[in-house]
Order: sequence, then C-alpha cells, then structure tokens
Amino acid sequence: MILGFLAEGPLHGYELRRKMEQLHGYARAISDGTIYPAIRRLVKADALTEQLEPGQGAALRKTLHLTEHGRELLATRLRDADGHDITDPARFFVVLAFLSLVPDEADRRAVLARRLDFLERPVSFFSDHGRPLRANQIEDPYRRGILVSAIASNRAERAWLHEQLDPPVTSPKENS
Amino acid sequence: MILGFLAEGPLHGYELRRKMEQLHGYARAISDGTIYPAIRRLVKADALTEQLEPGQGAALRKTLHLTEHGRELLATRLRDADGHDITDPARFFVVLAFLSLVPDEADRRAVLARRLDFLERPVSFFSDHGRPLRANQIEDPYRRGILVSAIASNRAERAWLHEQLDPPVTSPKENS
DNA sequence: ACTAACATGTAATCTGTTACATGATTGA
DNA sequence: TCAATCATGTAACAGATTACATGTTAGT
Repeated sequence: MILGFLAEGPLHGYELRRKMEQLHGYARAISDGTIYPAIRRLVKADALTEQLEPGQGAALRKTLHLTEHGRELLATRLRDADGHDITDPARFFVVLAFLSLVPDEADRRAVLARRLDFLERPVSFFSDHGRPLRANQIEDPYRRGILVSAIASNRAERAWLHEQLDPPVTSPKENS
Repeated sequence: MILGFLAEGPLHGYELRRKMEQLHGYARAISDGTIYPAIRRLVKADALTEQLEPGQGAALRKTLHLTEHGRELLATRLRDADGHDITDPARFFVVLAFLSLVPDEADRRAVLARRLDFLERPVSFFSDHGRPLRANQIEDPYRRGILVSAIASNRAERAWLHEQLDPPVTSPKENS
C-alpha cells in the first residue's frame, strides 16, 4: 500500500497513513508504530527516498518519493500476486487498487483470472462431522447471515470479473 | 475462534485447526506455530483443559475442553465486541459464527445494531486532494471493481441485519 | 488554558509465519 | 518405498500494537 500510494505522487508519512486507513478497511487504524518503521524498512531497501520540507506548522515533513527500484518492486509484487493476496478479500482489494500500475495488460488479466478462479471454487464455512454444510442446512440464524453476505459479495465480484475478462463481443465499445 | 469451536464440544488441536481454516477465510492456512502456542496460552489462562487420548494412528491426542471460565470469557468477548471486531468483516464474521452463545437476546441484538450502525456510515475508499471520491467519479476500472463488490456486500448484509433487527410486524412467522 | 490536528519517532510486548523436529499409520 | 494424513510441538524472525516521547500551530 505504501508503494502504491507513493506511485501516485510524493507524500509524507502523515498523509500516507490517512490514505491507508481509508483504503484498508476504512476503519482500521494504522498506528505510528506501524507506519514509521515500515517507511524505514522501505528506505533501507532503496524503494523510497526522503526529502525534508518545512511542515504545515509542526515538525519537519519528510516527503517520501518512490525510487525507480521501488516502482519495479511494486509492479512485480502486483503482477505476481498469489496465495493470500488472491484469497484474502482485504489483501486482494489492495492489489486491485493499484493494479493499473502493472504495465502489461495480459499480466493484469492474469491476476483477475486467479481471483475469479478462486471465487468459483465451492466454498463452505461450516461443517458437521467433517461433512460441509450447505446454506439451507444451517439452522443458526447468525451463521446464515454470514452466508447471505458471503454469497452476495461473491456473486457481485464474479459478475464484475466476468465483465472485465470476457468483454462483450457483440459491440466492443459498450461501457456505460 | 478456538473458544467458540470448543464451546460446541471437545476437539483436539488438529481438528480445531481444520475448522478454523474453513471459517476464517476458508483459504487462510493456520500453521502449527499459530495454533499450538495459542492453545498453550489459553490453557495457561484457565480457559481450556487438556485430556490425553490415544490418537487415530499417530501421536497422542490432547483433547481440549472448554472450562467454565473459558465459556464466560467467550460470552464476554462476544457480547462486548466492538472496534475492529465490528468493523473488520473477517473478525465480525467470527463474532457472528458464535453469537448464539451469548445468552441474553438483547446483548445479541446490540452487537448486530453496532454492526448495522457501522455499515450505514458513508464509506469512501479513495480521495483526491483530501476530498472523498464518489463511485461515479472513479475512473480506474479496478477501483470501480472494489466499489462494486463493497457496495453489493454492504447492501446484502444491511438487508439481512434489518431483517433480524426489525422483524416483520404483519406476519411474525414468514421466513422461507 | 486546553484540545485537536499536524508531524515523527522509539521501546516493550505480543502474535504470526516459517522452518525445523519427531513419529505413527494408511494407501499407492 | 514414498507420499499423505494424522498429531504435537519449538525456535528464529518479522511485523503489529500499545504506550511513551517530543514539539508546533490553530481554534475554542
């Protein structure tokens, strides 16, 4: 996320954190102890450079710039997204947020295809004596709620992915 | 999750892990290094007791039993669910999965009400120069995908929560 | 005078991941 | 014989959270 937001332009840590909080769960706080050490690691890895600037009243700002190496690192990580980055919704949404930065269209499609493949595998959250339970077998009202939500978001995302991956052949330029 | 699954009956670590993997992301592996230390912490906290049993071929099983204290701990944590447990979808779904275990109906409704309250607050994932962007202002196709999915699941979950919280007054027993 | 927002950091603690370590049984 | 499943653990490392620490400016 840090690399992604910095690819859009330089930012300092404080602004960065607010953007991250918005995207990543829009309610999940990112503490100082998370962001500043993370920045330090990326600077050490030559992905970022810092430039001092006078702050908007307050301490000196350290404006962070993505290096060429940082940009490559980001593109590689997005292009190679797999495993948890595909299966965990929160992680995948972060990948999606910056996927445009992957230059090759085929690479971007491959990422979407991996996600679609995952979403089309049958899911079961609950089981009884080892056997997976189907939605209509679940008595617990709260567990039914989990399924209702999961099924709705799964369906919506799959529809969107299909739209992206199999563009309507009949009339090529028919986006609203 | 450990306390929750053990509230349904005794299990040993290995079974527990499989149940956890199913519920929690159904694709997120839970490693030995996560589950066994976690069990150890709970035993130390008097939430669990262990009983040795011969394994199904292989090492000795340690069957885990929830103590009375563990059951109270679980009920308290579910009842008091707030913050990340309400805002993070993955965490909230775990709360939902075991919410039936909270004895008082009013407490259970309060948890659902907090989630609904959160879901009804306006969301924005992206911003430009500090101003939040609305769905139709987002050009990036992948970011639109994030919104499409988020809006669909938000809507479905809200509908379900409303159904739970404001039961249809006209005919009380009208579930399909 | 106090609080909120701006701005960056460190230290202690806890938790998760990965890899290592052990060992039995079942089926190909 | 080899892999998979069953079954439980530890150790090294990385990362997140919390609390601590500092200091300015703007508004009430």
